[in-house]
Amino acid sequence: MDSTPISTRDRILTTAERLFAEAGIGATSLRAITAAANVNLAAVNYHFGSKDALVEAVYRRHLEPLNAARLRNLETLETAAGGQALDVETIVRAFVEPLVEQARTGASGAVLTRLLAQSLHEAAGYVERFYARENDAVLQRYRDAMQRAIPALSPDEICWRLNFMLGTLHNAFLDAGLLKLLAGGENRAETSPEVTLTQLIPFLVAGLTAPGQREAI
Amino acid sequence: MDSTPISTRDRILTTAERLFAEAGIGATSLRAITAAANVNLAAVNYHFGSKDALVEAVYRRHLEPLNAARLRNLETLETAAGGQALDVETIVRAFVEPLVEQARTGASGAVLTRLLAQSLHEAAGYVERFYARENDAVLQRYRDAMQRAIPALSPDEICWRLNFMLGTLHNAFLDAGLLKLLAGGENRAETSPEVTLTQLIPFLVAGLTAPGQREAI
DNA sequence: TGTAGCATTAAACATTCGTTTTAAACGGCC
DNA sequence: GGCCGTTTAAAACGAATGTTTAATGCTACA
Repeated sequence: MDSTPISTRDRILTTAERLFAEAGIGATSLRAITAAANVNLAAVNYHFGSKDALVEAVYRRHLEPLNAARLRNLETLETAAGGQALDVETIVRAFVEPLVEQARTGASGAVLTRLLAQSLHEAAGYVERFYARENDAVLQRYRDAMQRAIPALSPDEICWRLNFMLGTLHNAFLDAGLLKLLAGGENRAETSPEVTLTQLIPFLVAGLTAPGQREAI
Repeated sequence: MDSTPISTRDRILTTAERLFAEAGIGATSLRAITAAANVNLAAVNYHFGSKDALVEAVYRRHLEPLNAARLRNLETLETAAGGQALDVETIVRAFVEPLVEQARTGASGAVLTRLLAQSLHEAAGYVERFYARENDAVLQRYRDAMQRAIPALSPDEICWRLNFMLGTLHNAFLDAGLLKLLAGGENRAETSPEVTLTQLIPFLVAGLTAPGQREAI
């Protein structure tokens, strides 16, 4: 159907990101990728050079627009607010929604959320190695915005809570298994990214705005 | 010094849990374990049967007392309360503190927290396979306690928030790298389990007690 | 003292991994 | 049409993995 048939390189990328998201990076062999993509084994090393470079390419393809969207959201909001501090929920949404958005519109379905969830763990080494700067810049922008939104908290506390938020966020989209375990076999509502987001936002906002150490409650 | 020298089996267990916590299960080979433990390679398969069985033994040794402590804490509190619903913070502390406690008193240092953090990811398959029942029972007890503590939330919302709590909790003890990233190179306070706990409790309690869907705020 | 049973050792096993090599097929351009 | 850079194909390489085997050491008990 495509006028330009999907290139070997793109087929590798798309297949790799799916398998990485499903089984993890270490557990996904180049042979599994190339077999699923109907591509020769050597094509990976030809097009990317190594497995590490393939991992980098996979993450770059997703992290780049994600970080861009997060930064753009924040800047748009801050410009509109004109110097005034943003709402905590607004900041959280600006950070989280690109994740859900890309998961919904992207051709790869909900792959990104699962892929990103692993970026805190197995892929932490990769992401940190060749993507620290961009991630760093975005996180610090959000950190500053959050500091202005909750001036009562110390800078240290802001960092802690953003750290907690990241953990909550990525885990929330990672595993549906825990939810079933918690429900104890009873029928469960759906666990789509949209529903998860609806449940997640109040939790995060409340956690972020909790009283700090120095405050007399 | 020890009257009874540490057995080969225990040396394998202790060394394996340390390496698993440091580098992950998949990235830790039996040869690395046996070399670090000054033990023959075949001893692992002799004493445990397989690497999977070793992983199971490592997790069992920690999950068993952890689950037991969590259950004991909750039952003690509920008995003392005499039918009255517990405080949310009390429930959270009953759940989290055994983690910190064992990390402080255990001979293996802070290994458990990092080990447990991986139980949601790489080790999820292992833990789920041979430890679903015990974990399940404990989680459902806490779910019920939390439902009584926050009756305004629907059962579904309780499950979601406990799920979020677990994600936050395990990630909080997993990586110190993100905190440095967030701080942006500035000097950071310590990230000991105790400090983490101090920062974590208010975040979790506030998130758990956030208004639900049905409530008019 | 001798022997049965458990524990340890060194060596090899079969797979699987990422990577490299060699050759063949394709496609545009002078 | 013939050359050349690009892409694919098949096979092999070396290293590392979990596992097994066969032999040896050791201890306890009769």
